[in-house]
Amino acid sequence: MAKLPTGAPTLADVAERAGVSRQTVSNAVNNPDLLRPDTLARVQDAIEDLGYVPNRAARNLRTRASHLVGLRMNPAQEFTANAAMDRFTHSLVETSREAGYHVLLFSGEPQDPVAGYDDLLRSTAVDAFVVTDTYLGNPQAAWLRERRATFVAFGRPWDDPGATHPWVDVDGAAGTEIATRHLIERGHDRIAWIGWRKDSWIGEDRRAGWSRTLKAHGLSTTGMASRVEDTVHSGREASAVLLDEARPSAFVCASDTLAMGVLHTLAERGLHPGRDIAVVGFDDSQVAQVVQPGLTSVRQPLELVAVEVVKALEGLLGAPPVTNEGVMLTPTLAVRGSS
Amino acid sequence: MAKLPTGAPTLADVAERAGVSRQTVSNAVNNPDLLRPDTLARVQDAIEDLGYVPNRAARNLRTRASHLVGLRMNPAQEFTANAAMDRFTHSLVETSREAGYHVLLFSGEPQDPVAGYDDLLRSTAVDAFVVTDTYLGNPQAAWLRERRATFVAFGRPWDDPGATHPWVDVDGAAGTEIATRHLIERGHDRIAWIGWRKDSWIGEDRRAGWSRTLKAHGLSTTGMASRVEDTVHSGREASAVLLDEARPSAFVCASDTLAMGVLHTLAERGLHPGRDIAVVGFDDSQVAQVVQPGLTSVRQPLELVAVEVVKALEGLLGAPPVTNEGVMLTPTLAVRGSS
DNA sequence: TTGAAAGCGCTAACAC
DNA sequence: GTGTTAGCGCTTTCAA
Repeated sequence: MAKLPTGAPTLADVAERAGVSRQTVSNAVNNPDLLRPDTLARVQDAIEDLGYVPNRAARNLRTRASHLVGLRMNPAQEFTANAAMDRFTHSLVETSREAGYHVLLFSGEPQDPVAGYDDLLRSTAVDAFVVTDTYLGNPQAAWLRERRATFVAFGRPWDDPGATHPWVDVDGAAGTEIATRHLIERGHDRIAWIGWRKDSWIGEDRRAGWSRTLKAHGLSTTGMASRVEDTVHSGREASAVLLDEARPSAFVCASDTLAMGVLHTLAERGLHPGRDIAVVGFDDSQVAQVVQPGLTSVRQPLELVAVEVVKALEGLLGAPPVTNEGVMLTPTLAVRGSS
Repeated sequence: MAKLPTGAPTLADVAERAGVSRQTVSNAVNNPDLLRPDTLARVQDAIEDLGYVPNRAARNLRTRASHLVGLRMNPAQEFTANAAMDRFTHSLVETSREAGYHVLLFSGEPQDPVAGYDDLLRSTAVDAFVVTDTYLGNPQAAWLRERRATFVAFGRPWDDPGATHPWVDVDGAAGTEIATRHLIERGHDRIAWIGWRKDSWIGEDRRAGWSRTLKAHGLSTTGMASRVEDTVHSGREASAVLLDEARPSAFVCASDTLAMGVLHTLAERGLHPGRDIAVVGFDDSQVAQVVQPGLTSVRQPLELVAVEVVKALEGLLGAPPVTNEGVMLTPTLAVRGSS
């Protein structure tokens, strides 16, 4: 009582108070079933009284684990993609907590896909990484693998389908397929596509869902597709051209950003989304939710992605390590006024 | 060459290779100017050769510092506020890195403002916190202060103006004042306000900027204000009522969400934002940027907030600790088609 | 079931 | 300027 805690109480303080050795306190915390019930109770009381919490640094040093998962924030990606990543980050933090992990955020030169990883890895600051920027292929994956780093990718290994690291991804083609079928069921048979440039794997994937669904229904894709930059302006121009040349009654877009461009074109022409022309976006961003009359949009199940990522992480970090290779999740469609 | 590193190289490995003591290597890393140039060069070569990076856990244990800053993610706040927080988080990560800190994300029961802080604090997992949810008053601040925790608040101590902890905030009233003046300069003299319920300090602050500016210009605020929930629907209803009863030619809103509601009402009535009725939002969200014809909006300088927060953090964590009490930043106005 | 000894990798304090 | 000693708080042997 006399001794005011100089800093936080340590294992030794608890041991003294409970009249046991330090080791016994350690066991009480980490392997409680090793203790006799009455000893355990006594130690737990002492822990309670002193407000003892194990020092992380000491524990980390000893166990060579930090219970931290590194996540790199990409300074600025595509517009809606960024918002989606933030949503994923929220989910990841939540899910990680339940698994006893915290998320360490870091950043690095956007140019260098590997910046920031190295230091954290070598200084053993994190136990594992969650890699999210595989949209540009995944040099990080190969790089991390080479260094025997533990990681899970959100995003499949586009450029190397034979890669053996664990990943979780959302099936973009399935998403646009759902969107396209939704439109076909609504009676549309001239459904246009506005997507990204051909060098985007994700973009080509999403496009494939649209085209294969049209073909499966015996509908033509000829002249119905456009590949542009991911900006509102591009979506607007592309939709104007398509409306003039192909006369579609509906648009499926690779992003909400492009879909907003379509809505602009419709507004200019006095056409009403949902009534005259249907529009579907991708990512279910805030924009989709608040714009008039609501933008139907493909929604990635990012909460589930986080759950699967953490599950994979736990497998990798467990003893013995368990690797489950790839998990593909299916998106849903948030139907709103625009379709 | 023969000895493949069993795990990472340590200080001792470098010392041996460079033919110096461990302490000298430590100095080479942390106080290079203590060494003779040639010794330093030799040690640095060895570090380079071995790819040595100091082990964080060991360093943390010894120095009682983690170089980690804790940031709690609020599961779900008001709609646009969440996006703003994400933007702040990005800036904070970036700025922290430059100061040698990483950001540790955690979460906690939304109900309990103090959840999650305690464990990180006592386990010395973080050196400091950045507290962002002061919009509900700041029980955390008092709580953290009591526990002698180091922290900086983003958000002033609304419920306790005498609080002495460091904080950084954006002057919401100044923001709406800029917005209102902008409208007055554009020739508007009937400017309505749509804001939040009276129990929101932030909301009242933003409202004050509007009302004081009108008064300063001899314009009336009577019947021109509405206090509602922060939803698109509420903004829409409130603006409809105001249009009918007060005939404003412009709206200033406490959020982009409310402003979107106004845009919906205008669309319903065939009125054109910017041409017939001006609208200004708050937070410069993505929505403001992509909606037709662009929503003029007050933009918080979150990058600067992050810089000031980190500056304050560095002060607090320095030796000796330096406390600079409060920093107030002024927002800017992103002018777009709606005004 | 509990305790004693050793050491994770680093740096603060001091001696040389 | 450089080396030696000690110890941060914890957990992993292993012995009692």
